[in-house]
Amino acid sequence: MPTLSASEGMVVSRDQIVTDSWGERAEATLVAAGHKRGGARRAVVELLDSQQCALTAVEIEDALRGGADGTEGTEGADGTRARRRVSRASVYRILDELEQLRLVQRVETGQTMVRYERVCEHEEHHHHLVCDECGVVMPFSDKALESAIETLSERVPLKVSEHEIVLHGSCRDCAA
Amino acid sequence: MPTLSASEGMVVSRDQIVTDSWGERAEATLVAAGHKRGGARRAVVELLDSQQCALTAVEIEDALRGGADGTEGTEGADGTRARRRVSRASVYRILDELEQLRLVQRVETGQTMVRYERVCEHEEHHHHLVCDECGVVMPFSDKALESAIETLSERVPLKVSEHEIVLHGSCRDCAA
DNA sequence: TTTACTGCAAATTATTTGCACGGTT
DNA sequence: AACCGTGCAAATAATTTGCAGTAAA
Repeated sequence: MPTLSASEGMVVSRDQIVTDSWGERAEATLVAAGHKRGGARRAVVELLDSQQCALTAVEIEDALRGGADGTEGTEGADGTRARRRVSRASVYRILDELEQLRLVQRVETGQTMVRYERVCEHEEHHHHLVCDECGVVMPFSDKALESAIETLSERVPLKVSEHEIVLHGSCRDCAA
Repeated sequence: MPTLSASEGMVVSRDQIVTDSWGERAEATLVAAGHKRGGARRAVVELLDSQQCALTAVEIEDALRGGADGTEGTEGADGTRARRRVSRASVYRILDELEQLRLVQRVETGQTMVRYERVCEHEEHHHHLVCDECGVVMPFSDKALESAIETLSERVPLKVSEHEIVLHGSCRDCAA
């Protein structure tokens, strides 16, 4: 378990002490579930921790190889450099483990490849806008929508554990 | 184009005359788009017209072969028996055509196989509940949710054309 | 030293495509 | 006759799995 210090990656509130880093929670949860700390998994966790929105398995593989997209700068706050090449099979295996522990969530955008993103407990979660022309995916969040979902969830014949909302359309560039 | 008679599958309102059958609209749209009336496509359209919720390509193939699931009784109101074996390739091709004409909509439920269902213009559309344990998919609709989406759609950097909402959890049987 | 982690290559699974034939207009 | 629609079999593409070697506890 992580050391409790208010100085590094921690938030101290009146009622509880929580880590504010998804990465730390992920590592801790993995260890608690009886996993060792492999390098490939650490790299994937660190990358996901640095991302704001959902990635595909291939995007993760490319980014860790040192991809030329915007996903540079995967460096832990403590200077840990976890980036390293990770085989695609491992990427899928790791994502699967993380999903089972509810540390990551699948995002289906109707784009053949499934996307994955971290699940943050103490943050308002977001949903997705998908441009069907160029394929770009953007996050958004909306209070009214969340409360509508919450109310609804009580009245439905399902013990709801998650929900996913995707808006499709044309982004500004494509609609122009 | 279909004969305009107020007696069969038609709704006459003060301002417009519309067919209330998705199947008829589908056939008309297909012809207008320059398609001929093949038997396989008619069978798929008729089956989709008889369904309340989303099916996978394989479910469609099975149902048309005379599957032992609940999807029996595919018989047109006028007695047309369109059921016949349809190859899987044709099922996919036909679904693709129908999707491009916005007659059917993909539903991604996180279950490896994509589902498809008809899009009804003059009906309130629904969304889906998915039991992650047994895989059952149920439709639901909610006014408050729809209006939240509508409001939201105006404020987002996307010209929104569709939206999809999926609630995941455990159905009553599985949660018991 | 025991058990998990990882890469590689092969296997699966859903979906798509090429081609030849049969049906519709 | 001209052309679309359909089935079959082969081709793709994403994801999964078997196995052997490597690393963490």
